Amino acid sequence: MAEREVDRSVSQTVKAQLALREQILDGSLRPGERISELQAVETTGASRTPVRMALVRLEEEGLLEAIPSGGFMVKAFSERDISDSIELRGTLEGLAARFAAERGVSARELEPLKECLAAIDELLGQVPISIEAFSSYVTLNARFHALLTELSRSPPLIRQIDRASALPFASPSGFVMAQSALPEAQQILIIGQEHHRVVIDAIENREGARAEAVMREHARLAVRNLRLALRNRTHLDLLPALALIKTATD
Amino acid sequence: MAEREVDRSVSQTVKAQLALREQILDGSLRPGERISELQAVETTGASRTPVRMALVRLEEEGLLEAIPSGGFMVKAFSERDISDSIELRGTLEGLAARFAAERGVSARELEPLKECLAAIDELLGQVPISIEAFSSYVTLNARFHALLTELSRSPPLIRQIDRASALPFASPSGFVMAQSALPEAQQILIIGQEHHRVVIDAIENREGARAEAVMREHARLAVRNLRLALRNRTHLDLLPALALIKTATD
DNA sequence: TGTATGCGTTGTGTATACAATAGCGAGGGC
DNA sequence: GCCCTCGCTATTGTATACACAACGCATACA
Repeated sequence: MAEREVDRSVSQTVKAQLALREQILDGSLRPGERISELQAVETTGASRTPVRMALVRLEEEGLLEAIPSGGFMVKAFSERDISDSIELRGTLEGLAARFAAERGVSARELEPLKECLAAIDELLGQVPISIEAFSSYVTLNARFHALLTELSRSPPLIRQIDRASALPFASPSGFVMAQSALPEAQQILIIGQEHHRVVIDAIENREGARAEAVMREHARLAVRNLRLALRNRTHLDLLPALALIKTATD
Repeated sequence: MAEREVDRSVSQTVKAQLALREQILDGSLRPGERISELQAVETTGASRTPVRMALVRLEEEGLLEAIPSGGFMVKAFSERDISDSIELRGTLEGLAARFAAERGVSARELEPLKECLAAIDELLGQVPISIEAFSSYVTLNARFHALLTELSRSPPLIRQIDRASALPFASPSGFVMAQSALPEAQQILIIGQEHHRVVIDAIENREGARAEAVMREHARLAVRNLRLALRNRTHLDLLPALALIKTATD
């Protein structure tokens, strides 16, 4: 094992996990395909033990599925799986928003959320929105959702939301990507931003039910738009991990 | 490795996982305690590789926590963590009930649920309820919740609910155990059964919102009762994995 | 020609050896 | 007397060897 380049800065397990996830998400490994440990060892540069650990973690994350006779395969998702995952995430975020509202949040904690809001407002002011601005939007939106989740101050809930976001199409970025595929994309982003504004307002005024409702509506909007986008498959290459969608009737 | 008794019927990994989970839940390993691989190797009878796999899985399950410098420790939960986990589970089950109601369920699919219902009715008819009957109740209740979850026909949601139930105090049995610690236990079980009846009725009549609401109320009831039970710590030894609760002010 | 059986190959499950790191204790210097 | 540093030990991270099981192919027999 002389010539193998070993990067000691990160653990082999983490390195293998990242490499494999990337391979899955970029479509190098097709859904349903069996993932061979030896092959993974070659492509990741780690040895079998860390590769196996990475495979177990990716299974728990939901990207892989255990094969009864042994080994793992890339999981395949139906369109319904994806919309359910988005709605699921929305429901959890709704609960997070309600917790935040009911338990109370200081002005200081809300500040970064408001900064996000303002930054997004500025981006959305541009008509039409530039590619760079859109990219910034994706980042800011993810940040907003993460901060909102944190506001719940509930480690079990935060953990569960993180898990629900592991599936790329169910992550906040996935929301946006799906919506961006539609012609009326900018209008949709503006409505989403309105939701963001309402949830902050509801939390500030300690209106738990309203905070929860708006987050759920936020997700339902994303589901509706994803359905539309999947009908007329335009620009869907923007949607990460589209490769994971079972080409249903194929 | 001649004298080590090896059971080939189940994998060493699974065996180690079960053994370690039991050790954690029965309190042999205290919350916050570092769990040594070598020690686990001795107590489980498996070797280090399967033990490590089991540790990773238990971490993903939420029973263990990774230590930054390496290794794992038993996770500790606050009272709030526990009530949040129960509410979280109730929210997910509410979503499952709504999915079932909105998507429609055949009479044939509802039948096992109704059988559960009837069996529980019979048990609760006894006043006061016997220990054996209570034990049957726990099983039947768990079955009811599992069947209800299945009705959603949503693999991502089912998966998430299963994960949320991995924490023993957040499982349906945990609900019941917590409630049983109170003097008015039987009355509480009867109210819970009423919830079960309502959710079935709502699903049959395709009333999604009502089905969801009653499951959430079901969980909120459990949370309230858990709080009460923790106040007057009577019979709490019935609550599995109570050992995981951080003895907050200790 | 079709089917069944046996052998070979491939790949996972398990065990263990080796390497590296972190934590702790002891000793010496300031 | 206290603190800093060096080294040892214990424990984890990684690599690899070995064993067993499953799948496929080929061959032989019906």
